[in-house]
Amino acid sequence: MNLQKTLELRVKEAVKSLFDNELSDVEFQSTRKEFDGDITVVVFPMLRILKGNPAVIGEQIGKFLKENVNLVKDFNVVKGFLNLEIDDSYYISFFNDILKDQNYGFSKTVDPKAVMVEYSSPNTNKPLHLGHIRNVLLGYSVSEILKASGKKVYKTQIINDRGIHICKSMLAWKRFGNGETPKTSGLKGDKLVGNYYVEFDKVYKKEIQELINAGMSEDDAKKSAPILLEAQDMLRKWESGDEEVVNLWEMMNHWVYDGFEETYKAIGVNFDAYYYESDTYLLGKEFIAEGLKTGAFFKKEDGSVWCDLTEDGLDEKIVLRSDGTAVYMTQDIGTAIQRIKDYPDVGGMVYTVGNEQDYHFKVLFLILKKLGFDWAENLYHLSYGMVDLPSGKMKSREGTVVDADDLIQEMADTAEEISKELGKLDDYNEAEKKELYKIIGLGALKYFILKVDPKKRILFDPKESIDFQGNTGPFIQYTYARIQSILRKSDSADLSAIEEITLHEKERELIKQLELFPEVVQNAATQHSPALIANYTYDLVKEFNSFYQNVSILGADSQQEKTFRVALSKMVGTTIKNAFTLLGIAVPSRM
RNA sequence: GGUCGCGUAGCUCAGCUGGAUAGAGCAUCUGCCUUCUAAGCAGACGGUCACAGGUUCGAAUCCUGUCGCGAUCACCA
Repeated sequence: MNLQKTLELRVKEAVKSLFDNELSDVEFQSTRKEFDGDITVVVFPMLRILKGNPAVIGEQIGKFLKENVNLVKDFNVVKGFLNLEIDDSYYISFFNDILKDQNYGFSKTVDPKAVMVEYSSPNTNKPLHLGHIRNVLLGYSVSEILKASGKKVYKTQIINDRGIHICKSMLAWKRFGNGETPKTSGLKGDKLVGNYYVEFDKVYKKEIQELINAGMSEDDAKKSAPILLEAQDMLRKWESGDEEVVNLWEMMNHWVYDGFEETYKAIGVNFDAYYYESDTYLLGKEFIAEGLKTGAFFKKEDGSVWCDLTEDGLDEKIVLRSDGTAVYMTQDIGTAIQRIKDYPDVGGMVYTVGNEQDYHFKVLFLILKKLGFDWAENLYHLSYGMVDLPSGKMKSREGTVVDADDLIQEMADTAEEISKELGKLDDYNEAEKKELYKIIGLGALKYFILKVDPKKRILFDPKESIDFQGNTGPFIQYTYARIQSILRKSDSADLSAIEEITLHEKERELIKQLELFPEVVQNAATQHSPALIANYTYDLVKEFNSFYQNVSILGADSQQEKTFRVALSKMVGTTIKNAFTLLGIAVPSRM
């Protein structure tokens, strides 16, 4: 039983004994630094039941606790706040309990119901950019957090491999590519295909201008530019299974997949299952037909099928076109159902998709509920804010995107620069150095993005580099490296339980901070927020650095104290590592 | 216009289901490397929590309205 639960019982006991009254719950908060004490009972809420002066009541309860509860060493009352000082023995025994737990903070049990987390879900006509990075990092991290909280997790994506966008790249390649391939050009496949997407847009813009000059309105010109018509023709051919088009499509898509895989590998994320829109876009239709039978949907005279959501405060939503073809919604309904069929143990899903699609997912979830699936109750749209530049939105056609591969490389380069200046790694060989720069650079980037509340938008200024000092990934990695250095230097890796010891204030604070971790993991899981993990880790690390700088670890007065401090440092290191694992960030043993 | 989200120090962000004098980092300024890694530590400076009402013992937090920013409201995805 944790401290708060124990104290809650005893406070209730105190109230029963002193005032002959029953409290339903007790409100605690950690004691503010400027007051003595470790944990604080807030007396104000009790006044609804107990009449009287809060300071006096606090005084009485404090006295009772001090006399009857061993854990409570002393107390003081400030206004309506009863500050309790907890005996060191509590913290020492707690620390002894977690001392050997390499998986500290992670749930020891696994829920039989699995969760499927979708993230990334790119279009296949252009490379990944900073916006995708946020998506990928969030999705991956939330997956890890859910696992740590005791869920089985499947990571998946839906690859948007069909549609007019890829046809544009295909057409431009066919016209201007001269048979160029990733091999002949040395370009990453996604980059190569992306170049032709840009190429298409150039020609398209030129044609529009020519049409406007010839007297056409802008709207009409946009619709009737020859190259666009040809791309649309290509899409029709693709849909009818034209062999040449389909072959080209397959070839170019595979170039892109290879490129994406390289980027995912560089970022350090992976997937358990892949879904392709070209497979699933027809899937939803049979369920639409079923929904028509059960009355979840209705058909209009023109043959289009709709879902009436007016009772839920929304509009009518189309789920099938009048010509019988699928819309985005159709396919998402199909994909969701298919996933449950493929993975029957899945009891819920998380969709990592930008907040521009809030409405879409609201509707999708409602429709799935209307169709009567029990798992539809456990769908969550992990909606996140856009990553914008000072100039506004990133636009791949206008070349204002921050390319994912470039950014990852730049971060490693910056890490290298800083590292060289500091010159602590002279005995590392080149390969070891490169690996470390990558770890640090990625750490800075990932932390920079994940520490922000997902629903808030991020402003990224390419001119201002991402920090490596202060509340950053490298700062936390650095602390981890320091701890490893201490462990290397301490002769004894003694992890036997500690008994007789008086805790230094910094030591007590550290143990208190460690104690919070499992709960933080659970909160991060229910709130789907890696930011909670990041902020927790920062607080822990700040506390440790203060301890490190103010208390000598290896030079402790007694062997007993030294053993304890080394063990405490090791535990902090383990917790940093575990927390960073949840963020997908590696920790170095030196830096 | 309807709906949703956001608005906290010059900048970037914390602030849990309402609780004590609103906290960090960056930037600026002071100290600290002959002692465990200075990507660090200790400190200073910096706030009308967008604005106005309301709920209550108590509001950055909850409710209403106003303003500002963003997104969305397609037989697009």
